[in-house]
Amino acid sequence: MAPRNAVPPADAADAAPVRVRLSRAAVVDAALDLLDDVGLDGLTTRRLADRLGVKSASLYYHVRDKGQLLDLIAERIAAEIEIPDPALPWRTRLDTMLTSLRQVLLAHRDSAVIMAERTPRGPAWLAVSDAAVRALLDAGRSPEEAAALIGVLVGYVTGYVLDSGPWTEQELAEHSRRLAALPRDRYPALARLAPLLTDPDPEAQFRFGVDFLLGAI
Amino acid sequence: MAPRNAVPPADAADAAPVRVRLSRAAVVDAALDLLDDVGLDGLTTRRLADRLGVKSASLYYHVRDKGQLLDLIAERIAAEIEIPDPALPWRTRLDTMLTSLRQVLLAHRDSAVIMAERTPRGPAWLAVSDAAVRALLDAGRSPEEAAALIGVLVGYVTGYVLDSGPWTEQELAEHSRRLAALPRDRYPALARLAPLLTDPDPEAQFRFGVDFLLGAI
DNA sequence: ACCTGAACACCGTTCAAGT
DNA sequence: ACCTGAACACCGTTCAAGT
Repeated sequence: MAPRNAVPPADAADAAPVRVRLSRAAVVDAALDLLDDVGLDGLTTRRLADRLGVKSASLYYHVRDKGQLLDLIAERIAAEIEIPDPALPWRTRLDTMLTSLRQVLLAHRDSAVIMAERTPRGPAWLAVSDAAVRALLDAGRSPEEAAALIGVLVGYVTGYVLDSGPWTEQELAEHSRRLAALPRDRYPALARLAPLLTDPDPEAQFRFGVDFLLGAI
Repeated sequence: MAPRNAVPPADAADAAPVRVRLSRAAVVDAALDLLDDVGLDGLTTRRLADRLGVKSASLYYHVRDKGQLLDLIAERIAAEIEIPDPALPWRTRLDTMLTSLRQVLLAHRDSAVIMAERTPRGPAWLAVSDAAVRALLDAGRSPEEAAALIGVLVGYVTGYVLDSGPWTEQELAEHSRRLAALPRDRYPALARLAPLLTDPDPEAQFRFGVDFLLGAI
């Protein structure tokens, strides 16, 4: 009296694709996983379908487009940004959010590129924006100023992550060499900075930028 | 005694592809033109080859990769950034460069995305960086500060252009509607700004950001 | 309602071969 | 030295059809 609809026979070569019930959320989750594993270039609808144990055409039942899929990923990423307690001082709040934004962008491969290409428009991002604006207003800036300053702040963080970029060890070494070999007569100012840029300590440089910006507000 | 190797017979349907002698520079020029016409998604090696009146395989004689092609485009774009007379006051110099950077990014379709993905490493971009660093040093900042501040400035401009984005009329209208309909209880701060964000006057907002940053330096 | 089979119109890249 | 023919291994997307 073996159960009728039990798990498939163990001899089946059912390796990776676990086939949960598909849904938009499941698709987006899997897409983000895939992104982290293989990067933006590797994120194809066909590979994603494979992972989900499904044919690529099936995805289009849950998602309009690859474009929309990327939008949804952007929102999912935005949802990971920490939103601080509004009772804290405004500067602490902004600091937390900027640091968290950077953290999140570093945590997900190529996420900075995605966020740069398509500014998220969903509720998660709206919540982040709202908290940031509120902090700026609490800092005593006018609405006009606040509107422009979010651009400055977010622009700084994403810009910064973008060009710390996905550099390999090799590329970094190569970059250092080029900087060191910089013709002093042609790029005098840059050459003076070369030692600094060679060993960047991105953490500290990012902090400096944040402190500079927050100090100026 | 008609010339032997004259132009091909006029009856040939030789419409668009003018077939200059191919070279790396010609390839990059054509690629930038194509980019401006069809955007980053439309910029394919095959279409580019068509434009040049050549088979796509031929491109690989002049360029290693599509990646390298994009790097070269980034450098070509960087070359269009205005580098001001070093005799001018430092603030004017930075202002000119930032404004020019924005102008250039707006002039070439999707160029902000390209610059964001791949920071140019060629001489044109080095020259820009050098001029910027020099201005910062002239402003009295330490080398450490200067190094971090280029990140802030460039990050701001590209970030800003990126999310002013390639919005269509429709998308803008839709965006305004969503902002106006923002649930006041959920996004109180954002809702206060809605009227501002609806009619953005990007020019003025950009100026505000620049003045803010330069003022803080 | 949800998924598949099969196809369409593309991609970037390689490589032997032509001139 | 410079370019082509022809192929390889992919893409995103659609759509009739299955359950």
